Amino acid sequence: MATYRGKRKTPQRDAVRDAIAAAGRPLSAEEILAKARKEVPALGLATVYRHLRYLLDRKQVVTVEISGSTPRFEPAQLAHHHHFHCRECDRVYEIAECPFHGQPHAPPGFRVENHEVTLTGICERCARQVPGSRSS
Amino acid sequence: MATYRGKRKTPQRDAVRDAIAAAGRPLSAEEILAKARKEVPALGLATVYRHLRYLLDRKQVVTVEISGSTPRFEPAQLAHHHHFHCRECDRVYEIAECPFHGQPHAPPGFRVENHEVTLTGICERCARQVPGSRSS
DNA sequence: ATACTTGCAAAACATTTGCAGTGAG
DNA sequence: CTCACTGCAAATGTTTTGCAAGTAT
Repeated sequence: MATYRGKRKTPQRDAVRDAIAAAGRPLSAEEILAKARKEVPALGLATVYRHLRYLLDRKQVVTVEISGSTPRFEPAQLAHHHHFHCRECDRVYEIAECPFHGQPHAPPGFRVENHEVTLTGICERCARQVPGSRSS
Repeated sequence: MATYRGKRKTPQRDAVRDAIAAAGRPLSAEEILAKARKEVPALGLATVYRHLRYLLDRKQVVTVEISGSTPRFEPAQLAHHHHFHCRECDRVYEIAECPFHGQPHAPPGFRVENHEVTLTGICERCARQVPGSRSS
């Protein structure tokens, strides 16, 4: 396979990178495709994934896993933060606070390199609404 | 489709339930299949998924989502704990310690109902091995 | 020109469902 | 006997790869 090497500057690359950077929230692959197609209409989903993998390898983008949904992607250089997942509207929010001060604890011999915290519940927006009413 | 209803006691059901209960760590569907096949060799993966869905619906089992890997399943009635994901062998371990003392912080108006903490790194077992080697 | 990138289609995976045969009650 | 449950294969839905054509340098 002609592996993606990132040696050239192309409109597709910029479109994918910009889509992720411009959104104020983590996007799914399909959402990135939709946004990037405003710049490059012929863009294919495979190309989005290729750039995604490249950006993940270079640690310019990180994956945000959401229970029961497809992965989302966000810029990696954001300040350290965690996520809040609203079970009502399915939105994911950034949470600035980190419960760890220093390295998280693990059993003897385990080397901790990273940590992820996800809070689940009802977001401020949904908390104000009548249960059962519409959302978006 | 003949939906699974849980009305009958079968060896397959016991094998799946026991595999999850006996493992001291969350198992993937394939891991459950492998373990349960020691009891029921002809067991099919589809049946594992059917029982999994049933057990999840009944809240006897919970899903543990891991970034960059397939979901794992563990008994629902375990004491509060978190997880460690080894990036080398892909195993998931239980971590007893919780960084939160009291309710986690969230922006005003947000109602936190649950939280999840996942540490990533190298497990004790893999840390002892030559880098690049494999196990399971 | 060279060889990296792209889009499309097909392949890979993980999970779900259709079906007809099996077996629990 | 019934009909829930099972295994297999086919269907889904998502992500990856092969390839020939397009293009940045």
